[in-house]
Amino acid sequence: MAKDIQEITDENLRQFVGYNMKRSFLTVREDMARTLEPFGLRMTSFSALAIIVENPNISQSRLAEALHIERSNVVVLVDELESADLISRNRVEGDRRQYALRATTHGAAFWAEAEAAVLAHEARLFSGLSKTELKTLVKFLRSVGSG
Amino acid sequence: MAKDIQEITDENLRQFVGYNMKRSFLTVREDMARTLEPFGLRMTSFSALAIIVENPNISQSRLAEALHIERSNVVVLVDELESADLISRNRVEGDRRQYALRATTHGAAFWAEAEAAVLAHEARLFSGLSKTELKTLVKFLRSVGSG
DNA sequence: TATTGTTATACTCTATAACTATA
DNA sequence: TATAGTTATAGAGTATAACAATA
Repeated sequence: MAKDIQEITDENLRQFVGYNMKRSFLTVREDMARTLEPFGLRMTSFSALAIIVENPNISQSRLAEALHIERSNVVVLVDELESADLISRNRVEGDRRQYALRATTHGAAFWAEAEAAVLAHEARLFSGLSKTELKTLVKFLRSVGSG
Repeated sequence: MAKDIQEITDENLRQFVGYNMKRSFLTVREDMARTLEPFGLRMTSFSALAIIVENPNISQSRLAEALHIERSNVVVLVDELESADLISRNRVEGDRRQYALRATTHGAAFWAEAEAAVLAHEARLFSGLSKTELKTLVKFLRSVGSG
């Protein structure tokens, strides 16, 4: 008796660009999580650290906008990074409501390490594409929704 | 007194292809959710219906594999689609453990409608890219992780 | 023993609402 | 009145573990 292996196909979904984006993004995210785990970072905390390093004295509200998440969720995020001594909450003269977030010396160095790890992770993951093709991919991705 | 608008940048993150993928995927997902809402479908139920239409008599376990989710979550998903009379659970002769999932007549027609709506949504969202560019984008996306 | 479907549960991510302290 | 930060809570989405029926 022949083993009836019915091959499952997903052509109905593959016709959609969004489905292909989802599949490949999930692949990237999975590998990314593995890459960041040794650093004790999740994708969002990595992103937050990146933004703070690049924009010293940013407030939590502005950070929320940059990350496209709610202010309320930034609180926990900043708590984490502060506990790990990667960033500090500093008072702002002239406005006692907000904090000025800054990376600590350790945080800046730590960021550089994580950055290098993620670059290595991407080099591995996108090794099927040339430098030029990667630039094209990013250009195409950035055009989404600007119709 | 000049209003000190400090422009927030994200170059640290933009250098990563994964970040660009995430941003554009989130844009697509948001628009996709709006497109499917009138149909009473979420992205996952839409995908499940797509797979079942394309692969009649697929089992729940095989569906779980195709969707890259756990069998346990497929149960609820299939419950939903069955309640909406879009698919049916049918017994398999020779193996009373599994179900053979099939789209109902209504389900098949409903799928065609949803498919058309999503195609229109994608045409709008990716209007910044030509047909050729879209093919290239998909090709690049599918190459991810195959290094 | 292994597989299919099932239930219950937990964890992550994110959003909403209401509060406080400042402005 | 409006803004910054905070707390509590709720809703998705998904994963894990244990189980009954069947192979």
